[in-house]
Order: sequence, then C-alpha cells, then structure tokens
Amino acid sequence: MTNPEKSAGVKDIAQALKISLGTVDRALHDRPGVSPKTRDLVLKTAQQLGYSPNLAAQALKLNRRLSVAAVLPKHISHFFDPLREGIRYAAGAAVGVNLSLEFFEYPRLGSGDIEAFRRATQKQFDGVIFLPGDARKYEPLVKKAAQDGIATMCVGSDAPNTERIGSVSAHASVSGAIAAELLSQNLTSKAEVAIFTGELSTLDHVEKLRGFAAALAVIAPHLTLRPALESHERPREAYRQALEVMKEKARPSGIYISTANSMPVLKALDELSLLGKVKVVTTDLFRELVPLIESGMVLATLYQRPFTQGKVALENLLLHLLRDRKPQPILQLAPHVIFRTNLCLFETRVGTSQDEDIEAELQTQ
Amino acid sequence: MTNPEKSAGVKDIAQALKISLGTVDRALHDRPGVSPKTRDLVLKTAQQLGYSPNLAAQALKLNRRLSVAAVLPKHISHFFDPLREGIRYAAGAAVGVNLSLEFFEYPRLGSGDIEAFRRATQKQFDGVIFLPGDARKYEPLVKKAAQDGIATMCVGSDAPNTERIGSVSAHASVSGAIAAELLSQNLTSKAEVAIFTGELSTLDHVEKLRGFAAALAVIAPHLTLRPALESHERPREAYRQALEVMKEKARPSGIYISTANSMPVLKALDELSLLGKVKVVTTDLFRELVPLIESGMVLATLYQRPFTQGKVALENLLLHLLRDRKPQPILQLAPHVIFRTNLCLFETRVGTSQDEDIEAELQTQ
DNA sequence: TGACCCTCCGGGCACGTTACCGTTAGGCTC
DNA sequence: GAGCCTAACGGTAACGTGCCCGGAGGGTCA
Repeated sequence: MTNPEKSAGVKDIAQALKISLGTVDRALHDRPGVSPKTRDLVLKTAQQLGYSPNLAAQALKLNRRLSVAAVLPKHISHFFDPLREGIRYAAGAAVGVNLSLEFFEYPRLGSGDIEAFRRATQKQFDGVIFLPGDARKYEPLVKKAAQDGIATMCVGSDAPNTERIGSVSAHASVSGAIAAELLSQNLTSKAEVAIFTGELSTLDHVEKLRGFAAALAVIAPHLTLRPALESHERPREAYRQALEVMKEKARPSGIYISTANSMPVLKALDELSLLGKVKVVTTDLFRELVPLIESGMVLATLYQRPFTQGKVALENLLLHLLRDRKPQPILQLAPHVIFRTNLCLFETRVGTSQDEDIEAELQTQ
Repeated sequence: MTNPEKSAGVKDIAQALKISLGTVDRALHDRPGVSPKTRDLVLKTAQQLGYSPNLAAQALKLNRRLSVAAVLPKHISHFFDPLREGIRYAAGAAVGVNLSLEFFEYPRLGSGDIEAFRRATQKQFDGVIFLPGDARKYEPLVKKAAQDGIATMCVGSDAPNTERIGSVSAHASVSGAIAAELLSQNLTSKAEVAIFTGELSTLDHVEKLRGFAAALAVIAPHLTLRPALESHERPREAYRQALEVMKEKARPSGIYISTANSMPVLKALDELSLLGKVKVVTTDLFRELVPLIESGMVLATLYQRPFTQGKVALENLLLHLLRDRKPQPILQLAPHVIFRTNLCLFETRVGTSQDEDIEAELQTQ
C-alpha cells in the first residue's frame, strides 16, 4: 500500500484515512470547508505517501483555455520569423491546455509597436509576448496590463522595473564581450575598433555596447574603441556611417556590428574592397551572411537563437499562467558563436521558415 | 458546429456521422472491426473537422507505464553527472506517462560497460540509453535487444549500422573543426599543432580527429598536424605523452585536447611553464578548468552540452516509445564555444550537480 | 421546540478517450 | 430453413481529478 515506488493519488490518501475524495481534494487545494486538523492530517499523509497529482487527469478536468498574443515586428524577418516559429512550436508542444495564439505585427521597431501593443492589450488575452524597444514608453502600458490581469513577457530585450512577469533574450553584454574577445584574438597589434549599433534606447543594444567596451578594456588594452555609431536601424544611415568612417586614413581594423541589420555596413565594406582586410564580427544569421562567413570575410557571427527565445518565452509564460510558479524574472540565453567551421549546423534555418525542418531547428537550440 | 477554431474530438466526428464513439475510435486507430468504407468516411471527416486528440484524456485513459534504463560510466563525472541530470529532467517533464528510471553505472568506458549493458538488457526494460564506447562490441548486443523489443538509444557517441533507434551527441567533426579554426586564428605564422585524443575505437573521438585534420588542411595550410596522441583515457599515459612531446625542441605551438580528460595534459604544460605560451583548446568544462580559461591559459573549450544530450536522448526515446514516430536517426548538437568572456554563463554547472539550479542549466542548453 | 444558519464532510457527476462486451445483420453449412 | 459463425457496430464503464450539491450535526434565536 505505502509503496514509495509508485506515486500515490487522491484516492490512496482517502483510503488510508477512510475519508472521502472530496475532503482530500479540499484539503490539498486549500479550499474552505475542511477543519484544520483534518487538513493537517491529509497534508501529512500526502507527504508520507508521496502524493503527486495525475497531471493528465488534472488537465482533462480543468480543460484550461488560454489566449496568448505575440506582438512582434515584421522587420527583421530573419530574426522574428524563427522567433515566431519558436512560439508556435512551444504552443504545439503544450499539452493539457487549449491554447489559442494570435500574432500582432507592425512594420518595424519604433514605428507602430506601441499602438500594436495597445491594441493587443485591449482585447482580453491571458498573456502577451512582446519586444520592448524603447522600454520607457512601455512602462505605463505594462502597468495597465498587469492591473487588467494580463501577464506580459518580454522577448529579445528587457523592460526592467516594470510589472512584466519575465524576459527572455540572448545575453547582451556577454555577446558584446565575446565580440571583443574575438577581435582581440585576431588583431594582435595596436589598432582601433568600431561598433555599429542599432537603437540605444533599446536596453539590449546598450548592454551589448557595455559588454564590448568593458571586455576590450580588460582583455585587449591594445585596442581602442571609437565612439559608437548608432544607425537607428535605418539601412541608409548605417551605410552612410560605414562609408564615412572607413574612408578615413586611420580607419578601424576591427568592426563589431551589434544589430542584426548588418548588410548595409557589409555592403559599404565590400565597395571599399575592405572585406577580409578588416576583421568583422556580426550578429545573427541570414542568407546573405552565409557566403561571407564561409569565405572568411566575416570572422564570426553571434547567433541570438531567436527560435529558442520564442520557445522559451512561451514556455515560461505558460508556466506562469498554469501553475503559479514564477519563472526566473530574467532569462538570458548563451549566444552561439558561429564560425565558418560550425556554420553548417545552423544553415538549415536561414531558408524560408516555412520549409524548415523543425527537427533541425531543435538540434541547435 | 464545424468551428475550425476549436479542435474537434472523437465525439464531434461521431455526431457528424451519426455513428458511435467506438467505431470512430477503431477507425482512427486502424483497429479491426470497421468496414473499409466507414473507416475512410471517418478519416475524411476527421480531416475535415480538424480532429486532434485530447492528449490529456488519452494519457489518462491509457495510463502508460514505461521503464527506461540508462547505462553510463561514473568516470568522467563532470560529463556524465549532468548528462544523468538531463535524463532525470526530461523524465520529470514527461507528462502523461508513468516513467520509471533506473541508472546502471560502471567504473569507466571500456571496463565493465559491456557487462552493465548486458545486465540492463536482461531485465525487460522498454528502452535503454547507453554510450557505445567500442561500437563494434555492441553490435550483437544491440541486435539482441532489438529482437527482444528493447529500444536502444545512443548518447555521447554513435553506433552506426546497428538497430539502435537513434543517437544524440555533440557534433564531433564540427567540434574538431572549430578547434582547428580557433588555433588557426591564434597562430598566424607557420607552426605545428598536436591533438590529444582519448580512445580511437570510439567513433566520437575519430570524428573529432577527422574534423580537426580536415579543417586544418582547408583553412590553415600554415599549420601542420602531428600524429595523434591516443591516451586510452588513462591520465598517466596522457601526462607522459604530453611531457614527452612538449619537451622536444620543435614542440607544437598549438594543442587540441579532444577528450574531456584534459587535466593530465594541462598539468604537464604547467610543469614545463608552457601554459599561456602554447595555445590550447580543450573539451568540456569542469571546475579545475575555470581558472585556466579565466586567465587565458586555455584559449577556449568546446562544451558538449551533456545536460542537453541527456535531456534530448530521453525525450526522443519517449517519442519513439509513445507514438510510433521515429526520431531522427542521428541527432548532433551544436557544441558551445566557451571563451573567458562567456564562461560566466556556464559556470553554474561546474559545481556539484546536487546543488545546481536547474533553471540555470536550461539557459545554456 | 421549531426554524434557521453555519461548518464539515460524503457522494456523485463530468472532462475525452479507450477497452471491453453485447448486439445485430448477413452469410455459411448441412 | 434452422443453427451457427463472424464481421461490423453500439453502448458503456473506467482512468484520476475538480467541483458542486446536499446532508448531518451543532449552535443560535424567536
């Protein structure tokens, strides 16, 4: 009877104490209608018998329905498409819950994002996944959502000091630090390095810059960092800045592009015939980048694992909504360092996300 | 009624066709007792209504019990302990199945492994997870297990051309290739490099050697590879070999240690005061390695993600046992490249596995 | 003393699926 | 044509849990 091997259920406790199932259920779930002494007795016996609820039966009975919205930009698709795929994957793998997903899209970060978030939170979703671009602007909105009982989960970047239930992103400052270390390994003599960043109102980008600068100072004193170049995610701006800085006589010997929008900078380098001469570390992976890494024109890229970010974000949001177990407030994934030699393991995911093999996705998550 | 939003169940199909639940169930599961035309009708309607079975109800009714054995060595604990943790984690996360896990241990690879595997397969487990050291020797045993209806899953290395249902490991040849690329980046002038390997009867180690040699030939023609040093996982042998080769006048400038047993070689380097002078790339992560990476004595280590390997191995084994869905025959994880700058993300797992925070484990999986 | 309330507890139904058993129609043999 | 067999199908209990309803017991007040 008291077999520790097999986990006991409600019925076992009821039989052991010769009381009804209803009483055991009330005691275990802290519902009213049980005397304190009976309650303690049940809890003690549950502990003793090693009670663990049958999750399948629980899920069947509860038949929970959850609605989750994901508010993400269309641009940059090579990052956000796999992120959405990760969310869909986690939704498909969620067992014991009737989950309805709705995707809200807006053109790009900073244009329409706030409005889309507001639209999403006006409908009564149980949870919302979103990317806080300018974290400040989201503060009142997240607060309001929390008051309305909507759980918000950040992905891609964080919005600290808000009521969000958690955040999932690649570890930004470590990304920056790795870039610094790679450049320091490949630039042995005294030289200058430059960083091209996206939007410094986004926490993620600030952290990358911080990590890069800090690591340079510690492990690469022979490299000096130029003032950061902020493109505000505008391709033409990035292109112009790159041309300007690389035409200088004392041009940088190493470059870290911390935004996924790296093509304009690479295009400028190509036109100046500097590809391969200047050491370049980029961020994320997309089709146009593949041949540049293969040929060694780009030293390495720091892969932010968008698929996993989406997957983990929804998994933790569901964990929060289903049980009252709080997830880690801040979850920061280890970025993958992609060189030409391990590029082949990640290439499967640069195609159209439609045709991608999910199994392959999971190998590198 | 035919609401495409909400997934239909067995009852919906039965109602739509005005037949009984039993018939629908038989038709959907290809069980006998249904006429072909009724079966086709049911399948067609299921497709049309968007039938998806309620997994919770299914699991509750079936109440499946599975027993799985994991046959793994005690040594090297910093690799196999987290691997076992990963298996335990996946077992805990498995919902809707009464899973009983049993661990079989033996001292080390090559001593007692075959016997332990034989002992495990004599009991009637549903599945066995194991590490094929000398793959040849396992061939008849795996065949016998398959005949007895035991599903076998390789982890850490593969046993090709056997009846195993799949294998999970870090991508070995890519690991070797990354090591070659790292050394080539850090050794710019003409030099020699050496590889210390474990057991060349293990496929995983052969693949690392192949990947290393091939990548050297392609991207680092200035580096020449010495004959591989095989320690057979004996610390004293590795130490002796390292001392011998590093005392030579024309000693190697770069070293790749492809086995997790790297301390004897590092000890020899330390005694010869060569740490920091010789570029070293190691495999896996453990406590003694941390300060060496932090201080730059070791350039990088290739982390084989044992936790994830164990997790994925059991997940796929269960997938095979529960549904008849065949997993990918060979699953090769992308190894993590750990430098001093991203070391902090992995440090949580070098302590005793008991105290480890599972959440932290999952961040870097 | 009877009507009423409150606390505590037992009993039973429902969730969606599967396994088992009972029933019927139709074909077969002698 | 009676008896029998089998394929095809209907009906239903049961899996373990959550939740509601109602009943028993004790106390209070008119």
